[in-house]
Amino acid sequence: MPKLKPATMAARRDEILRAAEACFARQGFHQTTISDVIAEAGLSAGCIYGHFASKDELIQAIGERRHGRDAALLAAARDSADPLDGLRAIARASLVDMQKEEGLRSRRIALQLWAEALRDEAICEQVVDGVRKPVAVITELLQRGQRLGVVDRAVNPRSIARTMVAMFQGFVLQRLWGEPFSSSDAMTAFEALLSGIATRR
Amino acid sequence: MPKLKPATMAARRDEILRAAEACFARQGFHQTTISDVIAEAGLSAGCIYGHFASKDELIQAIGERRHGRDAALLAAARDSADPLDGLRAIARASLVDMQKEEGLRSRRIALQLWAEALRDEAICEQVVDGVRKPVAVITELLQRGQRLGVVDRAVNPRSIARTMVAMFQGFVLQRLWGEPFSSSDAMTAFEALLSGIATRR
Amino acid sequence: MPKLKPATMAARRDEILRAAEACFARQGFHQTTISDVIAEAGLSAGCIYGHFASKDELIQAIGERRHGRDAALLAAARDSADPLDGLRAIARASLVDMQKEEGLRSRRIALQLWAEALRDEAICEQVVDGVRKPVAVITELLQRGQRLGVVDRAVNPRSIARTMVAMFQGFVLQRLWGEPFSSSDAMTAFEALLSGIATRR
Amino acid sequence: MPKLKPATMAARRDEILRAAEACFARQGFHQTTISDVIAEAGLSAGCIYGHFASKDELIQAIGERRHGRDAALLAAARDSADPLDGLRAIARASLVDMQKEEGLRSRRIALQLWAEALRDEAICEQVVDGVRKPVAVITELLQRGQRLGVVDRAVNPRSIARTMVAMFQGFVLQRLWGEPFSSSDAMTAFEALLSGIATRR
DNA sequence: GATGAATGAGCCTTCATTCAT
DNA sequence: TATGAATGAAGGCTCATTCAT
Repeated sequence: MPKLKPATMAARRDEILRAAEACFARQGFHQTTISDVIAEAGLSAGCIYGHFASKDELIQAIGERRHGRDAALLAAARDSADPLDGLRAIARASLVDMQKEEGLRSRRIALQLWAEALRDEAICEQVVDGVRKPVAVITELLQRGQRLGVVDRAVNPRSIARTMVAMFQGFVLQRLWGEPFSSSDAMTAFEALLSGIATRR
Repeated sequence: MPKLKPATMAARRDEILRAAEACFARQGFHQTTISDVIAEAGLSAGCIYGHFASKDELIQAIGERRHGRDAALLAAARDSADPLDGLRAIARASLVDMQKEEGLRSRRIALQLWAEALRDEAICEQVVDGVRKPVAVITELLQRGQRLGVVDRAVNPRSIARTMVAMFQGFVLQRLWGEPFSSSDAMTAFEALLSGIATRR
Repeated sequence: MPKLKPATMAARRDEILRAAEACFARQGFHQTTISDVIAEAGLSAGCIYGHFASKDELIQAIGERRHGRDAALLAAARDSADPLDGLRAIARASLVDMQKEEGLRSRRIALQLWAEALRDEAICEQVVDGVRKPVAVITELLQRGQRLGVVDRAVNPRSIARTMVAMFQGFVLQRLWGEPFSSSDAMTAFEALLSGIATRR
Repeated sequence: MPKLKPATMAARRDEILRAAEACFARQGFHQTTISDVIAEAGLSAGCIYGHFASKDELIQAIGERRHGRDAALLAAARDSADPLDGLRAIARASLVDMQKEEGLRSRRIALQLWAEALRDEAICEQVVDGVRKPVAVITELLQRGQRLGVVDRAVNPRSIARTMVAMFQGFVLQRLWGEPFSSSDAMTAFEALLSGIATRR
């Protein structure tokens, strides 16, 4: 891979990735041909192979890209002093994002990656990382909640955190399949879980 | 496709499906070639195409097969008088199934189908059906719970049901990606949700 | 090939040939699969291969069948004392036959064989034979015409005969391609050729 | 099919068509595999499919190619003031062409197309067009002949034109099947038809 | 003889990738 | 670097033919 003018190169790479993302979201990894990406990007085969060694590397790069997006959602938690409000903020941010066209497109790709993870070590790594990070943040919040006495000390923060992530993964699935999906219903259900782990008076 | 006698046909079909399932679980739909299935089944191309018109039809059939398996898990609910116990039974049955080799294999295929649903109408139908059925059963149980006064009348049974299903879908994902997964932790988290919707005293 | 009960066998053969003929006329040799013939005949693969060693042999047999049909048209000439009337009778018989559904079907197959003749020695033999026979009969008639003084002695009977046959082959082609075709126009043109070879007064 | 630059494209297309033509003339459309064409052209599968979408499209293109060749023969008529000489010129040009290796090869393909026309609408169109054009030219010549008083006013120019074309189609068939064929005999027979439609004195 | 499920060579076509310009 | 024509391995599928029942 070339090393001239990193600035331009990065821009080109991004151009290609954006095109690939559009194709992948539309037709999936396997249905998308390099030709599709070429057409979408308005570039040439040679050019793309100058920036990515193979289709797989392109998919990989798309995966990394997605990563950042999800990580950003977690930022919502940082601002709240109350850990439970932090959790609510994360949940709300996710639900909002899921309703935006851009967010949906991103998650269509995520679902591809989830399936791909089963047979690509590197992608699995990525995907798992995409779970661990929110789990870590949520776990942290729950622990703070326990310290503050608003979360039941009996619960295992990590497994609740993973459960919350699981819940939202399931929401994503149902949303992507076109099931009617209500953010407020989802939020209410989330609150139920929160109240389930709250300290009993 | 020549019309085959029902006698041998069903057995042969099953044989082929079993082989396909093994391949699909191992390598995914797209990485699996018909040749792979042929080798696995110990049959010939012509024979397979005598039973399934195309690779897509094979995938479709695999999807239907999976369907049955999930439906069976719901049977767990039928025996319990207490609706909450019914829910617990379903959860437990799912978690147990997820730990069996056979159950895992089946879910590896499920994940393929979840992704495939994004661009195959028919598969999406199947997958959505695979959500609706458990949602219906769970909704029913929650409603009975409300009538019996053990479930908070304020909750929306259907959205809680969908949340529960979502939770388990997320568990499946995490399990498939090789995250250390504890059934009892999952069950505890489930109980937390249950207590979150229980009638407050 | 078996040799039991020649009577039944011949009937079976005929049944198969009739089915094959129908398929071939409808879709051509190459587009017709053995399965098509099987379906049309209401028999089984094994049965057909009990009577014909291969698809090529079936085509061959169809060719022979067609042969007889054309030969019958020549019979028209036998009854007329006047050789020119004999020619007219042959021409008329051919034109009439070409308007019948059955005759057209037969010629659709003929055209297949004409093309096939280019690369199958045996079929070429058949096809050439299908030209030689009418040419022989017509030549004979023309020679009688010359002897009787109604046909110009300067003409070469054989080459005129071949020309007449060529003319009708061309008519067949045009008819098969769906060009509007008038028997009487064709007959008039034929008369023109006849008058062109008549003895000049 | 990627869009290729017109520069190389035309040449490459021609190269492929020439190779295909050689194969088709030798073995017919159906016996010729794309591999054969690839080998003959010294190219690759991908390259061929970059220029022709399918084998059928290749056949189609070959048909169009043949078209031009026949049309060129009609040019022979343009130079002669005498319409009958024009007809003779067309006849002679056809007969000469039929004796050349190149002409024969072209007609072997024509015969394939004639048969193919029975079940391919587009090819039938082409083939019929290949009849109509010479028929139109000849009809015109005959009409001029009638106006000049050298052709009998009683004859129908169009049906005579079609008969002439039919005659030559038949000649082509017989020639292709390897029947000894004499151009001068054919020409003499043609003259007989001409004299048959000449004005009687 | 008849049946029809099974065979498997081989066909058409696609598409990730390369490389001369 | 970018281009885009060319490559060719490999995939899905067909269909003439066989053979155990």
